Amino acid sequence: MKPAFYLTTPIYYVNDVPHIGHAYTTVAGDVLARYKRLMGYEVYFLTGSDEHGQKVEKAAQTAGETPLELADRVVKRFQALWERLGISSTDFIRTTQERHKKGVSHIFKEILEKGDIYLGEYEDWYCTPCETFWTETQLIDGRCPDCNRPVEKLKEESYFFRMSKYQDQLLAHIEAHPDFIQPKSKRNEIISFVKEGLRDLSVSRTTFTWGIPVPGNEKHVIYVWFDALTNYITALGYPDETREYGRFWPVDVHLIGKDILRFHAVYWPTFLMAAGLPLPKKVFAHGWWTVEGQKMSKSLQNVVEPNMLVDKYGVDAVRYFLLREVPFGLDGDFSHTALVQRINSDLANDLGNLLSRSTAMAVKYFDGVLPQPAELSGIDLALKGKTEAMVANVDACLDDLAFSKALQAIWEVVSAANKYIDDSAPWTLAKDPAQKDRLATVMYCLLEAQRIVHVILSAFLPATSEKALASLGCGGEIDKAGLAWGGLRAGCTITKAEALFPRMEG
RNA sequence: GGCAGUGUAGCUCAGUUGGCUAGAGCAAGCGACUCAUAUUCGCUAGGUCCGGGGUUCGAAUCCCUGCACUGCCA
Repeated sequence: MKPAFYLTTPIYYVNDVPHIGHAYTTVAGDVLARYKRLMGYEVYFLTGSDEHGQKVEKAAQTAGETPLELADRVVKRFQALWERLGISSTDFIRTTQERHKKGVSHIFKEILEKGDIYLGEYEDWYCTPCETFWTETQLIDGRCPDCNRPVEKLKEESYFFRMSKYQDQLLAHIEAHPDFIQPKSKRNEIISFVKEGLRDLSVSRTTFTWGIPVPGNEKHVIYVWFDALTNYITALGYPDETREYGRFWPVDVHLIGKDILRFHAVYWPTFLMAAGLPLPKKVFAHGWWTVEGQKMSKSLQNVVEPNMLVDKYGVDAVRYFLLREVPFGLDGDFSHTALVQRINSDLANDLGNLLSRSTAMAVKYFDGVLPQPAELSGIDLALKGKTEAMVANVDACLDDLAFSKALQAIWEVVSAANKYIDDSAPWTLAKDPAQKDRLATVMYCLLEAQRIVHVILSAFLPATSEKALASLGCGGEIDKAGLAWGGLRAGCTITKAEALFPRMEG
């Protein structure tokens, strides 16, 4: 039986307009999912939408429709984008689905009966114009810290989750599992946050109704994070003992943005502890994108719209840029010039031109019929060795979610292949009939190295790899065995590749 | 204010437990080739490794201190 691999993106707030940040997490997840499938895993790749809460309720009211009608309408923006970006998710969960509501009610009830959720009173200061609650300590001179207007004290009945009870247990878990929270800098932040002490958490609201009702007390709606986080198990069928749940939980990795780390590294694990369920193996918080050096914000009107990027540059170029430009876990800057730079330098000049010049020679010197290689010489073996080392290296990098490093490792082979051409000078060999065997060997090694490069690149650049492999005469299904040297068969047809990535005006 | 981290070539960054002339990619300059999307290959960088002090035979790498920036918390 295949080994299992489960990974998730956050469920995105349905009312948000999809931007580069959403695309980033999801593309990263897709690369990992495709790579694990290539390596022979049965992959469950979950994404979805968070559809409850006051904002959706209000937006629907404004638009004159029901919250569900609104959600049905706008969720398509995400689904359509994932389609365009080639996202190979296996499931898309919506928090308004029956399977989800059922699971959330169940886990809430379970923790309630255990006594770790209790009814209490929530007392805070409310700024009506800002529609925001503030704690006593957040106030500045007794006024709203945002707008400096007076605030009023609001008391509200609320259910609380006994998070304080799990402080030590959580801390022990984090310390016993160094890779549980990544990257390390974020792990440190969470450790110090937990050490400062966990307070019980309000997990219900009575100020709006668009949500999942608290079991046995319909005045209350379950708080957004309790609702949303639970999607990671309800999608698998929890609380039923489904095949998926048994096979895929606990999750291998939750991919998230750094802004929601606390919810995933503190709230969610303690919810699971209370419910007696296993904890995620890894939570990885990636960085944020600035745009042309500036923070992305609606007011600056510099929000990068992924569909526009795909229109302008193509899917694979966007996927490549997102994962290559910045180490996963750090913040990065998006700019059109940087993207064009990557396209021209890495994709067009290095990768695309390599395939172009190689296949052109195969056609020119051997009529496009791949010749049988003779015995490999020193430089051939060096290229083969580098290619094989790259495959192992990429695997190690992706284990650490080091997408950028993985791509760099692949590009080392691309560079080595370009250099190999110059060193072996096939055009000189072609002039001497006595060198026919040598030329055949060079062509074989050159194309074989690229075949392997494109097999592994199929996780990152699916459309590009498909084209490249087709011109190498080995289209169709690919698997782990395709990463071994020697997959190209003599006699197969090589066709001159079209430019994989046209150069762009900068 | 508390805690954590960062500060290395024009830009983005690597630099294991301190040790040969401090590295890579991109950009820039020069040269070579011609199979290729004028693409590729080779060569070229004299950068106070933030400042100051200290430990050491020897520090970008350890300690102290100052400055700047970032993140988390309050």
